[in-house]
Amino acid sequence: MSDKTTAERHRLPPQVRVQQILDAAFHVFAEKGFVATRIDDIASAAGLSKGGVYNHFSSKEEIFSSMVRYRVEQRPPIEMPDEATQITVDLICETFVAPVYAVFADDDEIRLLRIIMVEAARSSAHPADRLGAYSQPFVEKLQQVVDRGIEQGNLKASAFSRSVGLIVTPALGYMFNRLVGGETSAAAVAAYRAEHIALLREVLTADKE
Amino acid sequence: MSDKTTAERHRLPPQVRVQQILDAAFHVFAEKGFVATRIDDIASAAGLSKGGVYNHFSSKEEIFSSMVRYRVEQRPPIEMPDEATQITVDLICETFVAPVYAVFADDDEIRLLRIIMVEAARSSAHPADRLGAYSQPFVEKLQQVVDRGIEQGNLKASAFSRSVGLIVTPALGYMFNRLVGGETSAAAVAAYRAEHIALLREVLTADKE
Amino acid sequence: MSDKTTAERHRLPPQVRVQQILDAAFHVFAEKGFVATRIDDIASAAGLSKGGVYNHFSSKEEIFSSMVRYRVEQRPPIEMPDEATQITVDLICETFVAPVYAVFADDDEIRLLRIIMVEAARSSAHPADRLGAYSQPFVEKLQQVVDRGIEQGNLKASAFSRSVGLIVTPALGYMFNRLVGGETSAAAVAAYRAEHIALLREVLTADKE
Amino acid sequence: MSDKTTAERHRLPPQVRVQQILDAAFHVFAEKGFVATRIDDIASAAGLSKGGVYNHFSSKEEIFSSMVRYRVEQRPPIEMPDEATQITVDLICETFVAPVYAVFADDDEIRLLRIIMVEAARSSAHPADRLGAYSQPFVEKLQQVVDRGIEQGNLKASAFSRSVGLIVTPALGYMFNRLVGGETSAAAVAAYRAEHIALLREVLTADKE
DNA sequence: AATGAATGAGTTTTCATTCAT
DNA sequence: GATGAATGAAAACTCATTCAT
Repeated sequence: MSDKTTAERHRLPPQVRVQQILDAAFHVFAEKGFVATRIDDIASAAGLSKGGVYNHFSSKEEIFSSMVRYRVEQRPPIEMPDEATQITVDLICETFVAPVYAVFADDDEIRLLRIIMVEAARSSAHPADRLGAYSQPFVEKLQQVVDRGIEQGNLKASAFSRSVGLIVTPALGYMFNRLVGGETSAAAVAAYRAEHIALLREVLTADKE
Repeated sequence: MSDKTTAERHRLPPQVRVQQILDAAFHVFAEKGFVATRIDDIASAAGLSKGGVYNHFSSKEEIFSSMVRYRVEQRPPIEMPDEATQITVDLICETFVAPVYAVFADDDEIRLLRIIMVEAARSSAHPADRLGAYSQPFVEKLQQVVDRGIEQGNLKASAFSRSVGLIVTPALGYMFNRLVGGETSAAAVAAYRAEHIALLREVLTADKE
Repeated sequence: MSDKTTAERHRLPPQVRVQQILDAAFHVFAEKGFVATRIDDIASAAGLSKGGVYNHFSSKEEIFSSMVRYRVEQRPPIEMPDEATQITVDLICETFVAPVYAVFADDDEIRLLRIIMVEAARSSAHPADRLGAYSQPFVEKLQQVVDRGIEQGNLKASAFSRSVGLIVTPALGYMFNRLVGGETSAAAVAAYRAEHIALLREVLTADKE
Repeated sequence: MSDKTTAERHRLPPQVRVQQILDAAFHVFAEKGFVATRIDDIASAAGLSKGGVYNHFSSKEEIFSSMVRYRVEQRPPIEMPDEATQITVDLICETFVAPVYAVFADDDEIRLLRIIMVEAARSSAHPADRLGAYSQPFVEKLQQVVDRGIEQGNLKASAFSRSVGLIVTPALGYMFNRLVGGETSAAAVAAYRAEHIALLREVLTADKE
């Protein structure tokens, strides 16, 4: 008689539930780190009970790695400019440098980075792999674009073109500061970034005559 | 691993014990992070019983913060070059860039960084302050040296001299890789660093004629 | 001692469990005092695991104070005699004196008293408040009854009627003996109580002529 | 050379040390109860280190029982009135009732009582024996005095003279209140005590004609 | 005698995981 | 699927007692 009355509360489609849990897990893991996070925290952040979480994941570890995968896969890939486009320093800044600053400006992303770094030390470095899976294509694309810029005569060969990773490393100064908990004013960041771009311009711009 | 277990024991002067404990604590915290570290681990790594540790520190939290302070204060400060010395790119590389790579090459330092990050997320960023206490003087000294190099006519004004922090940021690429758990061959690091130095040379060396 | 260990188990409704725990807690606290009581003792006396106890209470302190409240609230209030009833010394003995002896005859009550005393010394006297909440109405009712007895011409004004608390104080001699661990034969107690009643009769009975 | 320089600090005669320790122990036990008291507390209250205490006592238990013995033996015995003295209610109040109120008014005595009561439950009731050793002679003396008063024609036979313990029981109301942590104004106590004495006067005074 | 570092057993509390409902 | 009670294995912290100095 009263068989399904209390049972069917909040029965959501599995995929929705899983996403809710992963979202909740991200925030909690980000705030507390892996060990300090309790399943209860994740559950209640997802509007669920502990047991409910275990209906979708079989362990804390699995929640964690699923969450990292989900988050990283979420990120939109860099779009390569058209073959015809003229590659200038400005274009590189917009396409490759700006997204990096945007990532580091995002509190959630910083937290995710922190977690990945710390958990890279624990367990067998799975989460870091995910990150490599994202950054490698980034560097490869950047290399292609820079090379094309040189062919087009817009850019000049330099340490930056030989080792394109260097192009974005100044942004890591910002990242580092964020990771370590430093407070920086928006103005300071903007100034720093302006110098970064000035540097790229100095070094990469082809001498036109 | 446990090579001091049977060695020196019993009734050490407190200062010695405290240092032993802090050293042990560093390694254990570095390996496991704050939450996963058990006092027992620290104790046995210090060749002591759990209770013995509590004779010198009153909580895990206190051990942790003492350890961070101790570690950071431990680090030797950068030595400023003589007034008379000619400031060249090479000298800057040796005095300012090389130590940064050395720090990031050190597994212990990477672990300490990781710890500082998590704790920045946990408590209200205390350990990060310590870090700022170290890096600020570094940047100030670097600024002075670069300015002097320009006065001497050895260096050229550029984004690097206006924002000297940029000079070392490429090393953060290496740090990032290390933090994220990436394995890099010594050769790859050397190559990366060579490009870093090449960049500095390109941008900073004054045009002599 | 452990006769419910294998009996009812698993998944009891919380209210039932809570009562079981409070009952168990009472006996253990009563026997050992607050500090010497281990949660394990309470748990196994309640036929539960340590962790199970923490599902219902968040600390030893909370178990303790809940238990005291529960115990004191448990006690049945004194029932006032009918308006019409003739108030005699005998009636007072039955209604007010006998229950006091009954309380002090109960080992559990003596233990509860002991606990309340220590805790009065420890924290800031909370459990004692509970006790006052019980004894105040008792005295007030006694006062009303005695006054009525005098109006009715059955009782005589005296120190006992002006300060009705005195009426029961001889029972405290018994209580004191019990608290202090003295062993007294049932006969001795009966004799003592008879003298107590004799005294009340001597002093309170109205001179009829 | 510097052999006895730091050694001989505060070397006191043993009896003095022992008394200092027992005094300290009393206050600490009184405040915290047996289990919650730490040897360290006693030691530092006695101006000594833990090890120092163990030079005079071999265990916490021994300190406790020595302390109780010492305290109880300290108390001055009741002095019997001269054979020739007229025994009146006033004299009984002064000689037997007043000291009881004095004891219960003393915070230290209340604490000692509490300890004895609680510890009577723990271990094999040793401390309570000490108390009996004190109260028995008290009652015996009171009996003799009352009997003498009746012979002298000053006092009247009554429940009080048959069971002299009853004479002081009203004071236990005050004691009970104190034990249980109740706060009572000096005025309230005085009033209560006046009623107590009034009662004694009513019941014990011989009808003179 | 005095000190206080060291020990280790004992206690509270936490939490991932299981499972009856 | 969802719930939350139950479990049990940790882990932080305490403290009587010992003992080198």
